[in-house]
Amino acid sequence: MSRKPGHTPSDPVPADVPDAELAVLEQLWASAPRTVRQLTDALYPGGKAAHYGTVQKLLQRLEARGCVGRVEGRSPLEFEPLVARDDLVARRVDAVVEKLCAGSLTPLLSHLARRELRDDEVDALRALLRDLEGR
Amino acid sequence: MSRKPGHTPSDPVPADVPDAELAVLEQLWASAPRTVRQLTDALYPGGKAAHYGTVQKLLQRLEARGCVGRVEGRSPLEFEPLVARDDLVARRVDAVVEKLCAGSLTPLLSHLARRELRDDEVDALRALLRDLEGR
DNA sequence: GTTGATCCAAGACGACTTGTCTCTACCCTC
DNA sequence: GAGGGTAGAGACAAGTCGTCTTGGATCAAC
Repeated sequence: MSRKPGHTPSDPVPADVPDAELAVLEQLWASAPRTVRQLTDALYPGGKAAHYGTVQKLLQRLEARGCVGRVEGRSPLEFEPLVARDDLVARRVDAVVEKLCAGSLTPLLSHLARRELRDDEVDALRALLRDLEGR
Repeated sequence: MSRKPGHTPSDPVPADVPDAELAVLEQLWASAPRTVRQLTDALYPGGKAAHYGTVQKLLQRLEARGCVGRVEGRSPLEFEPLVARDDLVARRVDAVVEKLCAGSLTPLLSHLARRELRDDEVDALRALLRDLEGR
């Protein structure tokens, strides 16, 4: 059992994004591009000067993960998301399925069957099945 | 942004089980109950004495998480899983949906639509939908 | 009874992550 | 140049995770 390598640098977008970084991403999903200052004000309203550095570091790590990017030629620097929320959901779900179900979706589906589904979710499911059968 | 609390002791079964612990769980899912010795031999074939301690520690942490339990009155101690694989899948998926989709399954479903589904998975989906419509 | 092996609990350890904070240098504008 | 915002690079504590060690209990064989 070798040590967990965290995530290799070659791994472009890992499935897992920690909470504080996710909060930054949420901001960018809500509206982009944003400057570090804008993000800091939104995330730490009435915050101290140190929070600016915090957000900077979070952005730096998100950038290293390939989750956010800079808008060229802007000053002050502006950031935009490079992954969509759905991307992240997909990655996470795939990772779970891969690791726990050996790639089979069946356990996931049977779990869905046990969940309470809202009407619009049932609709989405119906549409999905129709689409699949159309292929 | 408060520090990540890891998981509170009151949290019975967290969604996330680290790799080495998962490997132990896999063993127990395959066949239970098992002794520490049996698990060690299976996980570290030809391993050193230290590995016994490793497996012990993993079991201890799994037990603290409520993922495994001891079989009463057996010596040497025997362990059995207290969570099923499907449980863990369910928890993980729910956690993702909760954190990234504000509880809505729609992004997950639309991701499934983009995935290649095997025939048996499509069947499971059909059955799921039939079941839902029957309610 | 002593020896030796196994078992079990508990802790120590290093590598790593994550959220926060600080220090410095760099522009700008006045 | 002084002051204010920006930017990049660490430093840091706390936590996680996989591993390994230690010390004591239990038990069988000699």
